[in-house]
Amino acid sequence: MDRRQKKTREAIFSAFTELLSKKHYNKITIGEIIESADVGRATFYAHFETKDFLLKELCEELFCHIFDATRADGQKHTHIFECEAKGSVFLHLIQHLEKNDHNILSLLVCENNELFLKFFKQNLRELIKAELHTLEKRKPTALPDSFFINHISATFVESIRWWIENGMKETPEELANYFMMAI
Amino acid sequence: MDRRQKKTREAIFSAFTELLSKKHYNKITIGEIIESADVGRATFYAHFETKDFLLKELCEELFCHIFDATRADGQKHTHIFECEAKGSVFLHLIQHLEKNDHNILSLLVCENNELFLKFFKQNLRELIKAELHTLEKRKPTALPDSFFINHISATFVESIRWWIENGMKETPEELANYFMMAI
DNA sequence: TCGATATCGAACTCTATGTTCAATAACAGT
DNA sequence: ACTGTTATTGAACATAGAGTTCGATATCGA
Repeated sequence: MDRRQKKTREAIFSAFTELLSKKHYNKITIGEIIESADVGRATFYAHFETKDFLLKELCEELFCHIFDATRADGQKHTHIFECEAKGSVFLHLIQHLEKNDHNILSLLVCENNELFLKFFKQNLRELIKAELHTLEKRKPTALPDSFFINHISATFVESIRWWIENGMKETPEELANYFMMAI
Repeated sequence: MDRRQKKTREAIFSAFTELLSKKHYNKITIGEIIESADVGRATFYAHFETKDFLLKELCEELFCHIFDATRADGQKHTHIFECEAKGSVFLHLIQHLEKNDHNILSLLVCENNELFLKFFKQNLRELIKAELHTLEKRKPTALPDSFFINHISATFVESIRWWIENGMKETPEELANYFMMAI
């Protein structure tokens, strides 16, 4: 990709992320984004059709990245859903978040978190669905699969939300434990 | 309150609810609202400062109503958090939702549901906090109270969301059972 | 060095927001 | 039924932001 393109794209993402951590999505104008990113108006529209598309691409970039990373070294997780095992997927995800790659945490905790939590949950459901068999023993047999999958992913996301909102005082290991106690 | 005021207020709420069930909040214009409600532009602004305020007042009206109703006959719930007991608060809430007072269901399931789920969860947390002692035996002792409260309310909201999204095939009693199995 | 392409900036159209005001209609109390 | 009060109306208005266009300029990869 053209060096210029990459630069402006990065500048826009960066400016947008910064703005999102400060004010609500609806209140952010294209004018602010391009001023903060220091690019021309026409340039912005050459990259993104609308503000909504910008958000969508940002989310995809952030979450695909973190989930791909998790899936990539799936081999390490011999019993991926066992919290006791060092290599729990959930612990892995929490550790990823703690590192705060790409400033993702400030996005998860800001006013707009609904948007990101939605993407987060969606990715989680797919991950859990693929590995459902390893969680079977935790599932009451009368419970429908789809209910259970939804429940697990929602519980995980809520655990993260709670963690961030309360100042992230717990270690990733402690939080992973809380999560496993809850489900 | 002046009969005229009440009428326009109702007309605006009704038009707004109708629009919300069809398209996303961000895409709804004041022009559409006043046309659909058949009131003058100046009249709208005499009632609501902005679209955001309109939304806020609608949410308050809807949720305060349903939660007040639940709290009002609190006496009936002798062991309010026991699902087995006929008078479980959760079952009561689900039944309320099934009746679909004020079209609240279409709002919970539409694209904008984040907004309503947020209000919903907030009200639930307060309710659960007040009755935490009745749930103690379900709580692993190592789990902080705030984590547990958040977990229960989030699980309930997610149960509702799942229920609606899957066509509400289950009876309120079955759903309440699923919920109690999950927590 | 060269042809292609990305950026710039300024001007422009359009749509929606929110305000103002004078005329009119509906109200509540006597 | 009368009267003073208050809500509604509609049209005009100012403002702001979205998205487009285009010629000039700068940067790219080869």
